[in-house]
Amino acid sequence: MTIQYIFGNILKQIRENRGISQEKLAFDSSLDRTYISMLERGKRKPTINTIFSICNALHMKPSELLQLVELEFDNQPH
Amino acid sequence: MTIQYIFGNILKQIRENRGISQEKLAFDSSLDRTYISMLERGKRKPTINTIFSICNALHMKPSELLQLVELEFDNQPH
DNA sequence: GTGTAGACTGGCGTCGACA
DNA sequence: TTGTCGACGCCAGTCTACA
Repeated sequence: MTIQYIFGNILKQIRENRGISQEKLAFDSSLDRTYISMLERGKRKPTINTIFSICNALHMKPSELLQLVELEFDNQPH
Repeated sequence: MTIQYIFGNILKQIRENRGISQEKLAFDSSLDRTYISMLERGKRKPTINTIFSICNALHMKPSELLQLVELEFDNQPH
């Protein structure tokens, strides 16, 4: 269970809760749709700038998003 | 005033408050010393994994670090 | 202890296309 | 609407070395 996998799951969850498409999220965050797809499937590790862009598009704070990630990450068996 | 520049300043601040060297931080976070140097000077944008590694070495939560960054970022004139 | 330089590998992030 | 593929440019991150 890697960090980017957890990040992707949470991102997908939040996006679907917002009821918006990958396409719209990509447009609002000035990123590529295929890249959003890869992120949600844990295939890519976003940089801090990418995290800020996505959070800006989702109207949430980067710290809030990372808190969700770290909560699930610390909850992993290891 | 870019995100990575603010991130670097805060990282340097925290590290110096801890009283540890770039060398020790690099070792504890399994990163290269020259890369820590570049990060602190805003020359590089860390990935989410790198952020987690550094925060782990600093005994702080990634969300806490990002909160400091976003507070200063939102405080910028634009 | 830190900044910087150069060279390098791998991966971030883009783009067009098709199922 | 999303996943994936291939190709691509550029930068994340490493390493050696020197001031």
